[in-house]
Amino acid sequence: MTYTYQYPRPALTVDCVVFGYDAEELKVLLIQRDLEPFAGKWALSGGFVHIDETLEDAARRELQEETGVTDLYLEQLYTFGAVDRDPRERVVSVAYYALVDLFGHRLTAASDARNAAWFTVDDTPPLAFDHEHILAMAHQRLRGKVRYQPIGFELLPEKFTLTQLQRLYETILGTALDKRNFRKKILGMELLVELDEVEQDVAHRAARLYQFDEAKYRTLTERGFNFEI
Amino acid sequence: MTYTYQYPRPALTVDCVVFGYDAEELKVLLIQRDLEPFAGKWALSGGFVHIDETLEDAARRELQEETGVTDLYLEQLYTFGAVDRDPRERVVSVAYYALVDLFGHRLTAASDARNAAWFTVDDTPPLAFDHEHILAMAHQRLRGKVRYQPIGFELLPEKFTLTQLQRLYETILGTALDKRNFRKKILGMELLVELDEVEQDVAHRAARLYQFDEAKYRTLTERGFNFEI
DNA sequence: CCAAAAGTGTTTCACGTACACCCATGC
DNA sequence: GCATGGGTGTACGTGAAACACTTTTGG
Repeated sequence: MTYTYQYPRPALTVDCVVFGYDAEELKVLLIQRDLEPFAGKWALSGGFVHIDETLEDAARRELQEETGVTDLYLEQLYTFGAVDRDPRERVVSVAYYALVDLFGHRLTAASDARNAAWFTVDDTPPLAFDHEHILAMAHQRLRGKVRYQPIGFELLPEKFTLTQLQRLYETILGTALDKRNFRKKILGMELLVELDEVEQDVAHRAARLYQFDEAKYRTLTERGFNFEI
Repeated sequence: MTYTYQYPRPALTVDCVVFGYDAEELKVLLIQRDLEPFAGKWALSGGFVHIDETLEDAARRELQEETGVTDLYLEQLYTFGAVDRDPRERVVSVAYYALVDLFGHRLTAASDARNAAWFTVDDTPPLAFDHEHILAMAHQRLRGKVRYQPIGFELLPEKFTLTQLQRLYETILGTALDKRNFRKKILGMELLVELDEVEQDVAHRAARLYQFDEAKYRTLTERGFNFEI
């Protein structure tokens, strides 16, 4: 079965930059290609858009197929259309970026089979196609967006300590933050619910656990509240 | 001549939201369609992406062909991929938005021939396809971006008065701004060069003209400066 | 008791905001 | 001379930033 058109059409793909956070570093999920072009090279997860699925559906399907991850934060990043970005033929790619909690989703297991691995964001191997460019743009977008949208929580477990949250912001923003000021600010927004639980199995005083209050955030947003770190 | 592929491919188009500012209102350039589907309806400027041109090239070419405008600020907005957004077949569209100085470019003349017209942004006729959705998103992006990127100047003539600039911001942001505070802030950034010229042909004291210093902005940006209104 | 991280307030300074009058020009 | 918009300074309050010690817990 073939499909014929009056004018040539670019192929359309989605590529996905999956970010994870492992309590120390920001990681990105890469997949080692087994097919040409760029066989053996590392690349972002991605694939062709089916004719009867939306772009976001395509991104989620590819992520599911290649890495086993479902149910994550996903947002469109940019569409890359350089004429020669794929050596075979014209391919336009809609890039997405995703945020996952590395503790919750046990990806590495499901991933090893498909030859996927997590890399520190600013220490990746050379990537196929223009994927280094896409990754750089996704990283920049994350740095920018994390300051005025509460998306950082997507990278943490549901229950987290304030120190974990602070380290996450310090890692993404690349700056040190003052502990007292950070707590004052984040607690002042009243978007975290203080749980009656503390960390387990730590060799020092256990920290209190908190949870992000999604519903309250939506309510406040409707009333003109703006999240900002 | 036809083109055949192993799998069905969506058609790929670009659509462009062109904003202009006429000293009172924010305008958007629309084109009345002469072909089905939606013949007679107003729509954004747009068309198919050629196989050998980038997405931005396609957007500029369509703008040139349909409206005669060249040399404008153009930025990718979002890619729209709903399966049924075009009733004929699957069409994925990469949307751009553009900013033009309505005084400088005499568009209306070149446009009338192609049945194009400027509409007040929040008083447009019903639009074809999902173009109202695209327009809404572009408008929102403009409102957001104008506060932390000096793109407002793209909507004004090269030489402008501070009152013109303030009115522009008031129009886009939808809020009244204090004259003294606005001037203090904008002049404090030292991004405007004060010219030895004043407005002409006004029935009152003529205001001084200023010019945006693009080069200085780039220098400051590299040193970590952040524009903000 | 020691190591390690949790948790907690106050002072200072910069910046945003509110606010009203005189000036220059054209008609 | 009058109507119209141009241009200017100060006082106040809020919020960001700097900064260090005590407490809790496990080993």
